[in-house]
Amino acid sequence: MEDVGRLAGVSQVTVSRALRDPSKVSPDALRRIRDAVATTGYVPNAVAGALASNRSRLVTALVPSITNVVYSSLVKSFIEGMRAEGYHILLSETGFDPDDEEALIAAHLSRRPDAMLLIGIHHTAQARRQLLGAGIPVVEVWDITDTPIDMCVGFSHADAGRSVADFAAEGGYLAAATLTAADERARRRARAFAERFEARTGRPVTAVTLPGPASLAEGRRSFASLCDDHGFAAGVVFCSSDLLAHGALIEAETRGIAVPETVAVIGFGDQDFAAHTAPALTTVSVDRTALGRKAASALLARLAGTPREEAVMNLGFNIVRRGSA
Amino acid sequence: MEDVGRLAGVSQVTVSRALRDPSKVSPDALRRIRDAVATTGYVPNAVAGALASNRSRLVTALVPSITNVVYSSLVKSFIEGMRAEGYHILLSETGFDPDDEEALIAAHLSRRPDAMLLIGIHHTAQARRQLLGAGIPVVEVWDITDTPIDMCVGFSHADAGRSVADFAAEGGYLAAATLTAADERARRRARAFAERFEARTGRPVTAVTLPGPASLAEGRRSFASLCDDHGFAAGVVFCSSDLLAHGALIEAETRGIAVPETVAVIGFGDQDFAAHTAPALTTVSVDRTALGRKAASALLARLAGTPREEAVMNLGFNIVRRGSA
DNA sequence: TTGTAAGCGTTATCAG
DNA sequence: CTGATAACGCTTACAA
Repeated sequence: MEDVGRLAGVSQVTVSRALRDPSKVSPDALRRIRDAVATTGYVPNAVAGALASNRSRLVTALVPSITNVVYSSLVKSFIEGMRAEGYHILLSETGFDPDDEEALIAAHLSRRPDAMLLIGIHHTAQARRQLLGAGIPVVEVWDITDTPIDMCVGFSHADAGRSVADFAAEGGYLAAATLTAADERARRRARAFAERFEARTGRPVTAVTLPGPASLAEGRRSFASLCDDHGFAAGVVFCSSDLLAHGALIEAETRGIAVPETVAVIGFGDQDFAAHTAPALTTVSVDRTALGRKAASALLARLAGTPREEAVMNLGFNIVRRGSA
Repeated sequence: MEDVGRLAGVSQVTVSRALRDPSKVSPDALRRIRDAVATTGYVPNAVAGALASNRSRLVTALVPSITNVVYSSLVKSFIEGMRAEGYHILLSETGFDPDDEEALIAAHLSRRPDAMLLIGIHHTAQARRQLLGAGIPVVEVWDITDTPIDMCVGFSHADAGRSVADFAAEGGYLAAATLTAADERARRRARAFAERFEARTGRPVTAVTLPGPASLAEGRRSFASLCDDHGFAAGVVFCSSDLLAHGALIEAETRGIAVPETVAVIGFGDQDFAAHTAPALTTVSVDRTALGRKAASALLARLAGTPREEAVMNLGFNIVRRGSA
């Protein structure tokens, strides 16, 4: 800045001002400064700026997995919303582990972000304490609670499980099963589904729980196990993700099981391919783009100092009936 | 740090040393400092640290799309590799546009990253200049060139297209077509495929180019267009992604076209689902995890000051023959 | 509209 | 092993 100023015939401060708010500098000086910036190839140092102003224009996001479209599409619209206002996003993967998340939160906090996005509502006590202590806006997404750290925008996984159970009960299925990946929220949906389905129909629900994350291969394998090891021959299967459900569909076809006549399959997530499987997948749709956008706008409002709007935003979900159930 | 030092009975500098390199401080002081850190809930300020040391421990990554598994899986392994050494990753989406990328590069550079990851080898002249001027290690991935900005790790898209053409020619297909999304690298593969296939068989290749990114729906649509508008009735179809290929498979089944007997389909990417479509997808496999890992280790080596290893690393690709071709 | 001066919270350098 | 002291490159009063 010193150099740029010298070249433009002004002081370093004036350069700073010209870059930050052009209206605070005379048009003539502005022009000379811009020329000087161009000829020197000056690149501002945001690190120094952040230290001096105590604003980093950096927002931190912690997601369980960046390769899972469910999260990446949400984060994508969040990033777009924040970038429109000049914020950058520091992204890390927590891998579904609260302790890893805690360590990452501490690491991210040391970068002095202006705000933070978290997936889910379950964090360690220490993490909550640090976040509260940081005094920055925090938004928790993809789940809902009455006691957010700061704000939260999402939907109720238990409600989703129950709605699917209602859908299944009304479909007249006489038996039900759940195929659930190793994910606390998925388990909450499965549990709520089972409780409601049993309450309405009086029939027990077979629960198959996977040791790891969802994948097509796991979907096939676990559906096979449901048939072979659990003796499931007919009814409705609620899968914790569309990927699992697609796997189940493929395995069912391989075994010559008619879908939805003999076995009906319900997914979760309404991913791109859900409308194109054979038969097309009945699933639970969550507007991830809206979630990300809402998270961004809520944070932006707080950062702009707008009077606090409601802290808990429930965007709900939607059951999409297609051919598989 | 001042406060922590006061509580521990040492100066601020000693606290800094204890945190940075515990071996440089007496065990006794170290213990007191750690206690003081715990009781005060002190969180180091990495911004100030970066300014003072001129090292941010931050690495910037620019990808065309974060929701596309092809890129996100590569970035995932890159992030893991860098995180193991204490680096954080600032991630932004360029959306395939070189000018947007240029603006983002400038923005990222202002954060003073210690290194940078770029997808692809085509960047604006201005972007190259800025990168060179920044004097940081840069790694370009997912493509290959003899003239990288600094280093590059990837594979040749033209080679991939030619290899698929060889595979197709040897398969004895009498006609060929390409289904290609709006992506420069995809087009390069398609072009190389067409040239080689025509050279070997003397038959022209029908090229269908999509206006936008790949999706299942686009795959169905463009395959339909290939049949209806271009009169393609039999032969091999090389798709620029597995997603497109899967769409083609679905559309073919809908139309009662036998795969691979009447129409053979080849994808690109070897995504998770490729082995589970019906028939299973013949495709080009690229080890994205290895690419990300290699990119991280190359950068890490440079950051550690290790004598420069080779700048261009070609990790190749692999045609996986399954049922669809 | 412009400039001066004082930080921001660290790390690096040098003495002790 | 520990402590003073001077940067790092900006922004924010405050003054002119």
